[in-house]
Amino acid sequence: MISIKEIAAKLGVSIATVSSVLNGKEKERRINAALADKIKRFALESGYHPNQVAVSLRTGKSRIIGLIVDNISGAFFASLANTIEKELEKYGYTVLYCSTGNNESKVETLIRILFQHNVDGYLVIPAAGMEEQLSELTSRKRPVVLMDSYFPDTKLPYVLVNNYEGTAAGIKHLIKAGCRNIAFVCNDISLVQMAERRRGFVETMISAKMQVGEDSILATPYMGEKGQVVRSIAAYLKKKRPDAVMFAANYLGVYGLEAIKKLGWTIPSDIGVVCFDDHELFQINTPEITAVKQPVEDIAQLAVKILMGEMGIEKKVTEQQVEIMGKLIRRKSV
DNA sequence: GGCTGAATGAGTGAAGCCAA
DNA sequence: TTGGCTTCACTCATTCAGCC
Repeated sequence: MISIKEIAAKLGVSIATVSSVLNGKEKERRINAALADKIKRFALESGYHPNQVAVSLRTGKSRIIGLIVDNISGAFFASLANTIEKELEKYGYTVLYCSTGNNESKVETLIRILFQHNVDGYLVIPAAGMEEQLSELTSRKRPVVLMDSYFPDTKLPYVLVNNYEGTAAGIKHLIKAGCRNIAFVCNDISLVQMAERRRGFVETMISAKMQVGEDSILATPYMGEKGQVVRSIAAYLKKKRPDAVMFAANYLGVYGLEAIKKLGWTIPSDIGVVCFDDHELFQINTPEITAVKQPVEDIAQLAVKILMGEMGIEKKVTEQQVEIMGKLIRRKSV
């Protein structure tokens, strides 16, 4: 790898001249066109690439965005990350991925590492206990945009699906199909998106004059082991005997299908199924599973746009706290 | 007009200085 | 001699002020 210093020495010019030419400022700095061409050609032939550590040191910019998610292996997060990467590429930025595993001490470490790497901005899927660190980042003028959830006590920008309306659409679909004893399976995560889905279920049931008791909701442990969660769902369904169930997350839907299979029940004759957040498996399952699809691409694109606005790269987006409507995909599970 | 020297940024290791 | 502390030089790319 050749440096700007070596190019300057080889061509017998100063480092400043090489830097100006390679940064497209030869006219502004009134550098001879022939010399500029010579420098560009030599840099190209010798495979010159700027040392990003040095650039970051000098400019205070790294052209890297930190993407902090809960679990990168999840379908929703993977899809989100894919779109974010493509969007950021348009602005000449790369992504540094971090997965918190919903672990508070890991959150603190990851944010510190990203800060030490001088990342220019943060796209974050919030985890419990993150508020303080994120507030510190914004106080240090580091732009942060949240996705999928938000903290009600902060003014941080966010983009997420309308969890309440999405859940309500799923429940209304079940009621319209004639289901009367509907169960709701969620997790016990203490974040706003799950609370909103839960609220969407309860209020839609009440407004439709349907019975909602404590046994209408099963909250599974968020980071619970798969086999254990499947068993708890199966036990719950067996005891409650609902005519329909809505799963509050796609991974719960996948676990739920396994639980229903264990019980030997048939969808939709024994139990109707709707899931919040679509999944590839729902389309190939027999029957196909009805789901509320999250507008993942829209969320990612808007989050990047807001972040670029905060960083002064794009025009600042006026509406910084946005909820986008999900779409009910009707299949054959109801 | 065409070009260069030097300051700058944060971190780190080496060198220098002083007291015990 | 050793430990503790400070200062300096160096990394590399960028950019302003200034020289010829």
